[in-house]
Amino acid sequence: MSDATPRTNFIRQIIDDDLAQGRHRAVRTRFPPEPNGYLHIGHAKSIVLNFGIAQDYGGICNLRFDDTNPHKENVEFVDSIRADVRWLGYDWGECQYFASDYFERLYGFGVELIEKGLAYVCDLDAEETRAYRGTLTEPGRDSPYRTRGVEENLDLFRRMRAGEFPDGARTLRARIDMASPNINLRDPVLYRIRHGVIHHQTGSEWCLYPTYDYTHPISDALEGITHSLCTLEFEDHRPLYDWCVQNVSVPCQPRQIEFSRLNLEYTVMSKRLLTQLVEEGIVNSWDDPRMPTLAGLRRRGFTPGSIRTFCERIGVTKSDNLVEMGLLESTIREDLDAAAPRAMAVLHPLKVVITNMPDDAPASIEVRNHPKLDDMGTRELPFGAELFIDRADFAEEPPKGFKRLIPGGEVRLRNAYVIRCDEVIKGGDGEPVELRCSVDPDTLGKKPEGRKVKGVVHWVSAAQGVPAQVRLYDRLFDVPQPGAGGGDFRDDLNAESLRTLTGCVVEPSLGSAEPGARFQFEREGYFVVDPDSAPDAPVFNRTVTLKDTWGKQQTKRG
RNA sequence: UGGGGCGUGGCCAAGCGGUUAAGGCACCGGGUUUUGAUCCCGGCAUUCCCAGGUUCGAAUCCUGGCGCCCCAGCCA
Repeated sequence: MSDATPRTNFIRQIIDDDLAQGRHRAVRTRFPPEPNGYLHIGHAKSIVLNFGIAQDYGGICNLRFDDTNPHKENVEFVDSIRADVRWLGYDWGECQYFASDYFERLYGFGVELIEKGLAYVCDLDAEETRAYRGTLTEPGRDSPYRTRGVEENLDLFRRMRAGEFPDGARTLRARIDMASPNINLRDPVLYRIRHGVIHHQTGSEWCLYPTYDYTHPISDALEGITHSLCTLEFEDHRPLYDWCVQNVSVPCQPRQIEFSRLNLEYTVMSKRLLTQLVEEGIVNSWDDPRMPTLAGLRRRGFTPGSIRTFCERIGVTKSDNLVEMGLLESTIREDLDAAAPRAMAVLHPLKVVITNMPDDAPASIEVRNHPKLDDMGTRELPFGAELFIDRADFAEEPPKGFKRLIPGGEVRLRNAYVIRCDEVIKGGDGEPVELRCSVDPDTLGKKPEGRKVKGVVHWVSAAQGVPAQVRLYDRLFDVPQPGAGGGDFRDDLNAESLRTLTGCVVEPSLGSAEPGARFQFEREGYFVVDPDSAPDAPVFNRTVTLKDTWGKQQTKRG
């Protein structure tokens, strides 16, 4: 597997430089999700980056839960995140942490800042705080509490922790610069009061919670993180990140480096919107195969390797991007083409009756599980006089370029004989219900003589095929960037994003396939056995279609 | 008339003063093929947002424009 795309990116260049300058002897990164939802493919980009760098530099990548806002967080999300990171193929060893592990120390650093005159307790409420902050173009004004004495601040801060004040009554703020052109430096809030919320790790021990801006840099420093990689929207926060790390007694000074977040066509990555999709029942669950979550992609049949490859191929830069679905699809096709056994499955059955079954016709045919890989072995495929082929593989009035079965025409039954369609039997609605065909007995495992038969169709024995359900999952949205016009993202939902086909027929070997097993249904695409599947009634999710040059030609003509 | 970023083919992305401007995806040919798949071979930016300037030489340096993204949560 030679992948010629560069493995380097600007972040690795910075790290190389830091190492060359002797600023660090080893590299340590971290993946710091807030447990307020399931991980999605955008997180995968960050995971592959952070764990990948740690691996390449012989360092360590911590898994740290950024759990400073108990309101939206819970253990289900903690557990799913751990499972998804592991599934993606990464191991944090012993290095799992919670920001809440540091609450006591963080409080101590708050005291330190107060003692240094760098933080104060502010009695402004949320609305007043906003009014004092100024705007993008006007400077803010100093809070009237900004000059409070150290002793009073210490006393008030202690009492905030002790629960003496209601939510919103007071905050601890950094004393920086209310006139800074960077709004994040206008005395940002470091601590707020939250009563009556049970934190999933610390229970009801605290009613005082530190903010992200304060917690993140200090957590990084306490863990010995050398390079703290985050997305572009935190670029403006970097001066505050540095301020925290410089003004508090921590052992090291991590460096924050920002990169652009992933945007994928036809999907949303915002956790707020994904949460809404789940809560409003627009999708069935966080692992609904239409979701861009790792759980959804897994259920959809994506492999961890294909997602890792995708993350490597999109690269890491600071430019805004909108990545085409085709790139994601190409990585899973590439992976599955090499890894998925082939199987036959008819999605829209049309009966074929063979009228001249040769006496020596085998009851079953031994076929390869993969056209190229011998080690994938072979299997026995039941054959018989009554078969199903796909409705789409027969046309009475074929479009130009049609290579499959037509009245009086020939086609190859994949792995079996060449057949000719002698008669079309129609139902009341004029639609074909059965084709009566004859085989050329000389074409089993052999080319027909004196003519070329171009078309090949897949089929399943009518007698021994197993009824199955197939779910076709398509993109959830109709437009590349849902809600881009400013409207509600629900307006852009694709009503056809889930189609369930019943009455499909699959070859018998698939009747006992385990959930999670992946197959290529020849000429139909890659499919995975859904967890909902029962042994006698398998359910398949379509992971991705095969590349379809014929369908593409058709749409061009149409 | 605030601050911080970003602009290289349809998409992603290398490039860091001298290269014929990598590579992947997509696309367009051609070959192999019992999957219209895979695989293989070939094509696909005289030009890097625009305009000036510096230089023997500029995608790379300078100046000035233009466009796009982010920031006014006691969210992360």
